[in-house]
Amino acid sequence: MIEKTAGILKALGEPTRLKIIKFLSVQELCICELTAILDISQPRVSQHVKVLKHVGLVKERKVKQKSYFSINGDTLRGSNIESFNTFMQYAIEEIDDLDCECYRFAALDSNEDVLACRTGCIPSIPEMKIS
Amino acid sequence: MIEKTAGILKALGEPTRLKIIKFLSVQELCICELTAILDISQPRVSQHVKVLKHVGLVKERKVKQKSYFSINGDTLRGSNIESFNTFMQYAIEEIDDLDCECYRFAALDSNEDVLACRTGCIPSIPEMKIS
DNA sequence: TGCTATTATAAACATATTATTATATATATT
DNA sequence: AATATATATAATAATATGTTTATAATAGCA
Repeated sequence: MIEKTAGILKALGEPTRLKIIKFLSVQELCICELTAILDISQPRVSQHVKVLKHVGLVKERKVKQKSYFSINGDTLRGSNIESFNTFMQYAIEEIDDLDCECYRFAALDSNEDVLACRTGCIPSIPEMKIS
Repeated sequence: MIEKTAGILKALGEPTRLKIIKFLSVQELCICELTAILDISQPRVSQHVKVLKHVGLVKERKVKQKSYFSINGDTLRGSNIESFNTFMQYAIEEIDDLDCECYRFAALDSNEDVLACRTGCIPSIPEMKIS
């Protein structure tokens, strides 16, 4: 869940890819048209589209030699980032990837380092002081 | 606008930072506590928090030597990414950063390369064929 | 003043990302 | 079959990112 969400956000976190997403949200476009709109090299367009497709933000329709790309509404709907919204809406306990973290979060008050940090008395690793 | 939006999404597009955002959404935490929860090195926590703070996703409250961090609701509200939503809600013509791209988008039908691509007849750079 | 605690920064390294250039692949068309 | 078109991939170089280790800075406290 976390890896997937981070992957989608990372894919969106690049100016050229944001532009591609934006224009594909207006209409389906082929690589050639995106290249003309963005005025950058064709391989550069292909590579960025590939990243967007890889995380499921964009889908492809092939006609003859041409590839038409459009927004995948299942991933990106109503201008919200579904995956991120879902992630934020879940309680931390409901997110499997956070099992360990949740346990430590619940146990913060009995964590040595944290207690030392809060009260300013107990050193983190007492053994270190002896040597 | 595009750079800012991409910056926020990029900051969120990293697993450790997503975890930090998630726990800060539950309650305010200091570096020491985040370090204990995530069970990673303190510099690593500080550096990731710095990235989140830099794009305005997180804010800092200093008490004595300690720094408490929390979610900045102005940037991240109701589990939506404001900046991205805004970006997607604007029409392409309303986004200054897309002025050039919009112009070329509107002129797609008179773009040589695109016409060639669509009809499959006119070469991109005729001069190249002469030599 | 000297010591401790908390966080930040710097240096070094490994890895990842991006853009460019060149080439390959796939699919018509002649 | 040979050629042209549309896109994908590979190789390379430049830059950026993430992690670790060590150290600095800042702010109390003895």
